[in-house]
Amino acid sequence: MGARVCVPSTVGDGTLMTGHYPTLQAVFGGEAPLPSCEGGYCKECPEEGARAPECQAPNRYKLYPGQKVLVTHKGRECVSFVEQHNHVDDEVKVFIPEQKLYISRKMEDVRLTDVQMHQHFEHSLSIVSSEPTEVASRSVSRSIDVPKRRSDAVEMDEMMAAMVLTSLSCSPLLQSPPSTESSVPAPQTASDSWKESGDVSDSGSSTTSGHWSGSSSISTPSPPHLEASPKYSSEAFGPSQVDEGFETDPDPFLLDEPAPRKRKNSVKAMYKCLWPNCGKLLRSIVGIKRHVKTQHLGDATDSDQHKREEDFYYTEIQMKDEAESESVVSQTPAVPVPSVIPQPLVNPEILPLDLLSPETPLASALSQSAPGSFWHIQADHAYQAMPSIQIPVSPHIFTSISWAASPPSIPSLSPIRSRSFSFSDHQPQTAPLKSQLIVASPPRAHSGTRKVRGEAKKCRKVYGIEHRNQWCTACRWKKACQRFLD
DNA sequence: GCTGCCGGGAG
DNA sequence: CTCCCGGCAGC
Repeated sequence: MGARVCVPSTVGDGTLMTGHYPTLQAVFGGEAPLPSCEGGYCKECPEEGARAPECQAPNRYKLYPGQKVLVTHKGRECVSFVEQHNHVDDEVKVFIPEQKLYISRKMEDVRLTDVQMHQHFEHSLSIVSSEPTEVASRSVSRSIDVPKRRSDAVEMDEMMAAMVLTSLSCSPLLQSPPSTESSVPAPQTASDSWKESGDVSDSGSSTTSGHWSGSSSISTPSPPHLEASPKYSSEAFGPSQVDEGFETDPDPFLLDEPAPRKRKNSVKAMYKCLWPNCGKLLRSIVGIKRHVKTQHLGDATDSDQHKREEDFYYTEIQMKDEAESESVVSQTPAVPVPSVIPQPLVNPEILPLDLLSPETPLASALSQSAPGSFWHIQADHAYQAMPSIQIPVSPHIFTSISWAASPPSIPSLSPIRSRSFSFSDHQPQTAPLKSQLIVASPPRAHSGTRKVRGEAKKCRKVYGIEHRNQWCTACRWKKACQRFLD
């Protein structure tokens, strides 16, 4: 980290100054026009036109949002963080915390820190890929004088894990901060893509998620943000950014799944093409992206419409080690998918039991099954015969359970507990547990007949009409009393 | 007749 | 959404 690297000369001739470590360009080949940045947000390489063919450097190296890199800005080496890596244009948008500005750089002008270089090479070695350039880079990498892993290698490991995870789950486009949307020529695409991804994820088969809202305000509700490396979030931004939107990942199960490192036990990650009737399985992101791009998107990489769209057409799945021991590329359309199919979002064993007994700490049970979520009970004004419990089983999907009589938990208001309530009667355990809303509408006493009048004293009787202001709201409004439940 | 509260309307 | 009330039905 922060070690001396090769710095492109500012003279503009593209030569490299001496240094300990080569630039990516030097490693992977390709020639880069030198950056000419003029303060603020600068883009020296517009999306359309003016792009020299060699911009499309043959390196398929992927930078992950949040990744720490080195760029040259105003002739100075700056530590910065990747915000978005545009593979098509081979541009990397980075944020320089020091200067608090976003700049775009050619891929060739972005340098990894030494540790990351090392990590990347290890990574490429581990990736099974027929990509010739990777092979090339691999061979090169061996000859590079990369320092041994340092003691913080573990930390970097986690960082890489986070990055990999991030890269799996979000499109680079989506990571552009809203503040730059006006200047980036594809905001519409971004939002559309987001919608698309939302649709896909509704079907439960996408890992698309993860949006880092950058330095923008906290008010962008929908897009989840990247669970970036701790360093990133803490160094570049305030801690308030860290957990904001974290829970919006549509699939907590995938979120929990902690990147390649843990997978080596029994589960391995594969990438499945989501293109209709395809379902191709590949082992590497690069591979699946290339597959999508070439096979489905027509390899029109420079078409605006298809830019980075491939991100939305694959998903990560987990495979049991033994099950996937087959070939790297297996044409198995209808096969595996174990972990991507909508999971039972609430443990069927837990929920009904908890609902059966109102006294059980529903909240705690739920918080165990859905960590980080919350449960909410509408209490007082729920008189409309519909006290509802919202159980966000997934950050996006709120399971709403409503029933007419006897909410199992209006804590403290009712000394008299309501009658026992059988949830499972109406939610048979054999019912297929899909990710749809579980809505239990328990039997109204008789549909059409009134609720039997309760024996409990009501506010009216207790306080009298003269103290009407002490009544519960429901009583005041001539609704079913919420304070003295039957 | 008193009371509880459903259904519906106003804002 | 909050607030109110007509009117039904149980007591």
